[in-house]
Amino acid sequence: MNKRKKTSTNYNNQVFLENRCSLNELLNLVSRRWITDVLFCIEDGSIRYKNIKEDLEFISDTVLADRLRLLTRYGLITKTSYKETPPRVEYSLTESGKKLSELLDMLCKFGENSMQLCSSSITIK
Amino acid sequence: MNKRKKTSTNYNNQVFLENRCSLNELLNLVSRRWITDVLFCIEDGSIRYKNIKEDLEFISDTVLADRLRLLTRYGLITKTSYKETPPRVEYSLTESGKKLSELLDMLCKFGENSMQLCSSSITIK
DNA sequence: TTCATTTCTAATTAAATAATGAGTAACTAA
DNA sequence: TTAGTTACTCATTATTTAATTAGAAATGAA
Repeated sequence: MNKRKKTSTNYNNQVFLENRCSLNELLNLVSRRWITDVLFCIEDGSIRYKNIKEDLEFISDTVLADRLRLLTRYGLITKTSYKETPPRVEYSLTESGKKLSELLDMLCKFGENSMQLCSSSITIK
Repeated sequence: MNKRKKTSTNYNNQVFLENRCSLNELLNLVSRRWITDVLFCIEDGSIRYKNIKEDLEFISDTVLADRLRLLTRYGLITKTSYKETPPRVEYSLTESGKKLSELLDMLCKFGENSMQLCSSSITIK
């Protein structure tokens, strides 16, 4: 994945919003495609790269690797590597990850019960 | 804003994820830039287009108009237009919007207390 | 020796999203 | 009659994000 340009309005606005309210930073992480699904997969016992890939049928390697990296960096999951061949790597939720998962469940229920979701992908305009 | 291409993997994956878990649809809405800020502005009493624009210093007309349209379409805010000149339009949160705002507050607190947010904008890789 | 396995990375291309800049309607005040 | 106000829309461009394709390291099995 490529670097961001740090001299654009786009970038400045993101920084502005993150400083304004940290929710923006959290949402910015949590809304990346596949990321909550990866988190839930691990919570549900698909703790290896390959398992997650099987569960999430269409996820690409690039994105899966990236999402695992992000979740790890933000302290939501931990990674354990065993020195075997072929490699074995296992992931699990941290306390923080479990807490987030609960909050996301609440959001999910809200979506199902209290909102008219328009079904399949917002068409702007 | 332009139309989406409906024959891409990108689009198909989004539909796949939305069908898998409605959280994805909700996040897809709620994570658009400025949208939660617009919601909170209205909740805090900036109920007119112009007020919101002043509060959110750097938001563009295109995006603000779009976010108001989305929030309205998803039943999170209501719009009241008065036939005056210059036009007067007022927005307010629906019950659903208030509920969402509460959930977002919880998420925000989680972010502040239980997570090491890396501060200002994720640099992937 | 060649192939397969797992967990990735790197470079490129495609698509989505946000920003920019201009313009509109309908009236009012100067 | 001209300028000013509010709440927008439209077309274009810039930027970000996701997908595609290829490949690598480290070993064991055939």
